[in-house]
Amino acid sequence: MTSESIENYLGAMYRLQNEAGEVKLNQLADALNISGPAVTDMLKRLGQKDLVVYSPYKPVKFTSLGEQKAMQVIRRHRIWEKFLFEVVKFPWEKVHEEAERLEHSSSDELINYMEAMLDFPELDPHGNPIPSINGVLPRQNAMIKLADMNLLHSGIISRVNEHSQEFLMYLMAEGITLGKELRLIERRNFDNTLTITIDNQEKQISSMTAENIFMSNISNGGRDGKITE
Amino acid sequence: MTSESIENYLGAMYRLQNEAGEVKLNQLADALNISGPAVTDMLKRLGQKDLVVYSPYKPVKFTSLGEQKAMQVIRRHRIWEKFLFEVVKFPWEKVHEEAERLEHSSSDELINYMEAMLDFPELDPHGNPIPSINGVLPRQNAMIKLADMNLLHSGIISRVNEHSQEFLMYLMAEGITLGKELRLIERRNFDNTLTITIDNQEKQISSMTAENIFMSNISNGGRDGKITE
DNA sequence: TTATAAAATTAAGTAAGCTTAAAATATGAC
DNA sequence: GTCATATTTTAAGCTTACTTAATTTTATAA
Repeated sequence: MTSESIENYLGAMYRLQNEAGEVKLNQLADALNISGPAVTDMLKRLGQKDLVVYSPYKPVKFTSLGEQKAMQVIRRHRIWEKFLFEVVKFPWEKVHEEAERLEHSSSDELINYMEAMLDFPELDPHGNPIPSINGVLPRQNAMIKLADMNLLHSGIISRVNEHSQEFLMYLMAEGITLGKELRLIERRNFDNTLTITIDNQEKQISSMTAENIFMSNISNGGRDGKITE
Repeated sequence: MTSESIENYLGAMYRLQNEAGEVKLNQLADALNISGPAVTDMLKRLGQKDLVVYSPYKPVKFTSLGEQKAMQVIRRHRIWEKFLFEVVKFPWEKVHEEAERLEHSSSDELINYMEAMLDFPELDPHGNPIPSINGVLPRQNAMIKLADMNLLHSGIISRVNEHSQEFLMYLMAEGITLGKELRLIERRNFDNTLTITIDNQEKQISSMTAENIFMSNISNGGRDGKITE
């Protein structure tokens, strides 16, 4: 019914929808690493299967059936990630790529088994919420990009965008890991490089990096902070 | 390089080779549930990739490269089976089908991780040997089919052919499980139905069933047996 | 508002992996 | 050795999912 390829389209669409609010074909092509015409082609087919609403030259949207299916793909992906990380002890930076393949070839029964074994986790190892078997996302704390945080505010690192192994390894090496507190000290104007403190250390963070880190529990008073507004 | 479909051909070829000593195209078609011409087609392509030696109207053979690749497929399959059974506690009769899919979509690194986690097992949950990372099979006890066992001999149930869930569930329900001792009492002549004792109980076993159960440690003296030759 | 750039589509073609129907080759019983 | 049957191959055709090149549509900015 839904091939591996279709599942990849649905998953990528879901992520783009969440990040950008809409899904342009070009972005899909980029995300999936295929040509534009291939995307047009497939979206027409997905339209016929009632998974998306496709009209030429417009951003594409899920039907409710499509969104449901996408949720299941995301669910399988994130449960695999969590399982690989917690049970297999597979390296944090590698679970995403591995799950990318496994998500297509496991039965629902296995997914549900692993979910139960993990005691119905709400978050994957990157801080992404795991949809329930009914496609419902757990309630989440409000989050903002580190890039958008106000000066001298602090918060808890709560999610990082799924990304290259290089990026994730860099974060680990710098001690920028989920659950830690981080305070924004300074923002350089010309290139948006940030100065932060984490573990009582000052660090420089590129704007690209800051675009992919998400913070919750923001406050303007830190342990050693002063109120600024 | 080797698609999921190719891996399925290699895996099926390996199993047939082991059971029948040679691989006829028809049997392959049956095992893979596809048409004859599709098999001819694929085997020609596998020939071009130097994975098999194909000549028209003859049984097909592995090249050494092909056998190597087949071993890796079998290895991945059996490590997944063992992992699902031991770690996930997935039902015994279901691990084969699940592994059938997962074997195609896991990295070597993950397979090796799981293997280490399982402490380098030699056998999968059905008693099949697991090839090492170098493609070497562990040394095994000599085995014969239950169907071929001599009257009044007994032995240890050591392997069952991978088969339908129905078959495996039947075995479990009857208490015919790996590691148990079993003694052959009687063989009905006209249909080869066997009478056996297991756990001190007498049971009737169809010849088809007996063809798919393998025994080791055969002896002609049982706990309550009398010598017959 | 019009030129230009960006985004999307159409057109033509490819490879993998299937199918069924018909033809060719092997096998095995007599 | 020959004939019937089983096995395998050829032939023709299909679907999925991609490609590049050329064209069309939409968006942007002077």
